[in-house]
Amino acid sequence: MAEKRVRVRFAPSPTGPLHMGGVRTALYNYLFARHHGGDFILRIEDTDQARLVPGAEDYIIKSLAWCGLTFDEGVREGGEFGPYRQSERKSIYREFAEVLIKKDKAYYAFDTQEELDRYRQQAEAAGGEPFQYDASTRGRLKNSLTLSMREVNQFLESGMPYVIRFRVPDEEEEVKLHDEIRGDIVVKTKTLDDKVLFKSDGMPTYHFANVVDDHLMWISHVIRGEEWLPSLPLHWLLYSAFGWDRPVFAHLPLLLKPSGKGKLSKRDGDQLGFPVFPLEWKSPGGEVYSGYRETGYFPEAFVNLLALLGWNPGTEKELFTMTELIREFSLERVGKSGSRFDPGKARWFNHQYLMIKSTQEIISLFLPVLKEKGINPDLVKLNRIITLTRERVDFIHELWDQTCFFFRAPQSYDPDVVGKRWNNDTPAIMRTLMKELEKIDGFTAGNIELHVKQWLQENNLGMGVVMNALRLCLVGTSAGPHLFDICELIGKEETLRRIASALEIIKKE
RNA sequence: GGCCCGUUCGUCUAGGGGUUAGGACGUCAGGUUUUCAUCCUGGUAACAGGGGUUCGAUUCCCCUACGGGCUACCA
Repeated sequence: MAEKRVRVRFAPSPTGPLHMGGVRTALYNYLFARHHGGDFILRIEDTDQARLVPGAEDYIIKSLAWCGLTFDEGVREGGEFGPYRQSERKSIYREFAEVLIKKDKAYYAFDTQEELDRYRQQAEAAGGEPFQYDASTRGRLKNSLTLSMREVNQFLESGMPYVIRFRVPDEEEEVKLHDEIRGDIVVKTKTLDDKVLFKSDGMPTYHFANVVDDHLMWISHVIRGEEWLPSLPLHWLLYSAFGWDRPVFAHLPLLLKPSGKGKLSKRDGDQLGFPVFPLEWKSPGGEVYSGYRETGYFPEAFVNLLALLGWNPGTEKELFTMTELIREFSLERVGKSGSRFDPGKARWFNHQYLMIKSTQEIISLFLPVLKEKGINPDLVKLNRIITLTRERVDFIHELWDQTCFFFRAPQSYDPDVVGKRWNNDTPAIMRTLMKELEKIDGFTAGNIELHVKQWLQENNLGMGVVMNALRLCLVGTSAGPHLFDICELIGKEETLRRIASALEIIKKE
């Protein structure tokens, strides 16, 4: 038997920015599709008109593009199964809802929101079972199962608001579900309620639109977050009610907060000091949430770390290009339990990607930062500077702290270092050192080192004592690359000038 | 509360009836270095608990605990 073509979809709701959990879901769908040579589809689930957020759809598309995820069909790409925005498919859902009513698998319900709220309150006050619209209660509520056909028609024609509810099979039976990741699951229909399929505003609910579209779009595998597992029985029953073949379902474990409880949420990032969004997001209300892109993450690093949060290749390999991920990815190796996101490891991933970039590439990314600081560097020197400093940072923007002293004299001297490395006799040593440096022709790191070391030896001076003080003069602190390289790069004149001004300033402090 | 899912080092995880339970991040120590970082070496640290099944259970089953999700005319 020929296997069905693999077609998967990412189906976000444009009610806000996509967070990294959503990106991971999209990524797994993408990897799965590409691995199997199938199709990857973007469907926008905008059935909740009240919660639409302007710009969210655009944000979602841009975020996924930044990650390198490309769609075969979708709101931008088009495709033969469109439209791909659910709000543009209203009439389709209407039609299918009626099919279900005709089959007696769904019914009209006229209970108002207020009435339902009251039932819930009453049930709660009574302290027993909570109210549920289901086989046990629908017989005494206002719907087309209890009303006469004449009354129903009258209500419908008079424009009375109504919803269409799914009729969960009355018989107490067990629904046997299957999930690729979790295996078999059994749920009693008794515990299910008659979910609204069609809302009084004429829009379908998520459950209904989702099932209808997945069927109509020939979706072969539904890969989504675990938060949907509880509604799998409903979806399963819906396929049965229509008499449709079901796709394969796979529910991904959730992404958890780095500390504390619960799943990762929008607020966590800026509270805990890391982004939860791929790109920076400015809410219509004016709040700004930081993004991985703006924080300095490379998209490859972001994708890599996300891929490994819930999936692993079964080997010790941790660094993957997208191509490698596509080749290796499989649902079988997706774990069952939620993963806590570790910002520290995220930095490590970025560092790894920074390490494998060419110096040229790093330079071109760093140049705008320098430009912003008003620095227009000599490119030959910059190449050496970056070579000396590239392995010391996790992000491009951190390069500034590591390199600023190549471009300008220190603006202050770290008091701790002054206390530790600047003694009473240091000024005299520095003055002599200046004279020595002055003598050097061909001010290259090699020459300087040779000369200075010889001088140190002849005068019985400790390497550490002199070098640390010199470093303080040139850099302002105790960290940094090899000192003689710094000397060469800033030049003899500047080296001497910095020592002189340090002698001036530190003395006064 | 109800329903469902889950539980291996602090974190991400491998493994799976008999293993010194492996790796990575972090952390600690040592080495290299003029400093810091990198790098190298080494250490630290885990099968939630209780019952079964079994010659043997971290691995299979059950219960408990804990964690999580869902419980809307939101997705």
